Amino acid sequence: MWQPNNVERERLEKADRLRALGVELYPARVERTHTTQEAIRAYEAAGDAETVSVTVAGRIRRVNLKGKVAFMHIEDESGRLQLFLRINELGEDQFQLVREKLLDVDDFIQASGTMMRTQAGEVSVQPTHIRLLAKSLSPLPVIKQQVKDDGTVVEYGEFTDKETRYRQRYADLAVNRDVREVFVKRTRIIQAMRSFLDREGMLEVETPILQPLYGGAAARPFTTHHNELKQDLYLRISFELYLKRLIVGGFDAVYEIGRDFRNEGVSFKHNPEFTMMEFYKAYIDYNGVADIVERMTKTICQQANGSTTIVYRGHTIDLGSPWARITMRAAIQQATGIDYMDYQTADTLRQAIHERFSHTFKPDETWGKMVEHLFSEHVEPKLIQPTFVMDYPRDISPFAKRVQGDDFHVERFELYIGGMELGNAFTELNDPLDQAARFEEMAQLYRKEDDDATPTDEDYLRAMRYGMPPMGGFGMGVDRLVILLANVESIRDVLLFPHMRPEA
RNA sequence: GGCCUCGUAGCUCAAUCGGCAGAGCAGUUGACUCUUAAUCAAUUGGUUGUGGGUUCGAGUCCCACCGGGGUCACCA
Repeated sequence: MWQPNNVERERLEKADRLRALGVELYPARVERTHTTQEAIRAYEAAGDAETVSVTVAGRIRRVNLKGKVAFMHIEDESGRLQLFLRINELGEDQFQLVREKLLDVDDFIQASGTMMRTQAGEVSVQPTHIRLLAKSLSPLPVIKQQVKDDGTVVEYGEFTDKETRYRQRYADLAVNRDVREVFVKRTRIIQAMRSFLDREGMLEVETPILQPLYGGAAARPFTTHHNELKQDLYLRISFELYLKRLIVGGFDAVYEIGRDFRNEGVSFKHNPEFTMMEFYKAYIDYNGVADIVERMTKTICQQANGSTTIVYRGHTIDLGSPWARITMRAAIQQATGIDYMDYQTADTLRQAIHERFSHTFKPDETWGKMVEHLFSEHVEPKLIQPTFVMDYPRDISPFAKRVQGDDFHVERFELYIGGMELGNAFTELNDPLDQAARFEEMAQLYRKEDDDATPTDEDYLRAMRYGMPPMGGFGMGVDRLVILLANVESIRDVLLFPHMRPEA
């Protein structure tokens, strides 16, 4: 329930006074002819000789009342524009709205008049008519701007409280222009990604978000229920198994950009719902996938940032040069001195890690998870420049094809940039009997952790039995790519409405 | 979920050893017909996240809870 504070009570009173004057507070019609920046360009293009008449609209961001004259800045998405309001041009009645401060900073108004330049040199509108478009009842945080001679803008006053900014993103966006720019960049990144994949000849598809069985990743799902069908359903944790079914169906290459849901912890790089891109392409292996991913990421970066060199958390990262490829085994050996192939059972590896780092695992930890631990602890944070880490332990990769003549590894890579995992790829397992055995193996390994196992998907196995061509596949955390290219701290800074606990 | 840390006016922040809750911005009133962080004068605004406790006295110390941030666990 809204409890108006002092400022809000003032504004409610002003709203009453405006209504008493016959002013409509929330009219439906607007007569805008120019955005603020179009108006400025039209004036500058015309030269001082011509009269340029405009009607502009926007939010009042500054009022400077000087007796019988007033200056206002209004702002629309394109930028700010000054209104030079004079009692002579506006007339007593309209100027009264300004002089009695019935129009507040934060209100939306429209102004009609001719373009001119003030004595101080600022291109402005000199209105003969103004009209309220929407009354603001609650004040936005106050930010004042000083435009320096060199054009840089210094801001005084801040709106920095993270909790309020995330909960009230509308206020954050209205006040903090750089926040708007992050989300424009996010959209550009996704557009660039989509058009790249289209040009590669891949078909964009949509697969179920509500799934009778979840799979394709190791994560706990959100569960829901269809009342009429009396059916439990899961929100998808990945698109993988549906997209590969489509390759069975005869598409050579498909991709999807959409939302995944994982019922896990929240952190600077984890949100319960997040945006994923996955593609699958027949007749290539994971080396072919890596080539596509490298070209794609370079193209996206060039289009979104105008360069393939980025700065992230103080690191200068060069995405333009050819990317490093290293096996997981070599990477771990370099970083820790441990060649895990010297310890081919869970017990021996556990002991080796304990001796070297005195780290203790759960008693039933698998060999692959321990290898993964070594990697994420000792290698991952150091992978600042773009790096493909190739060939992962088999027991943590149930959908990847074995490395020929190697019982321990599968053809899988992950992409690391800025010490952060951005993507995951396989030469996809297409042998239905091997796949069935892997499901069984996963069920054995993870039996104890009730809901963490990858459930056997019989329909997926049926699809594979019809014949699945050799293919490579890839998945990328889109939010993380945006974090990287926008150089922001947290996934919450690239989600318009990040997940928060309930207020109050 | 464990641990650490923060929560004071609409926003950004003060408040000494536990001793009268304050400032700037904005808001209100007044002055000003080319200002631009406008200026000048006066002025309103607080259940200090919530609930307990210790104390003559709590924004400050203790406990619990709520919310944020960080970190570990879980997890890409």
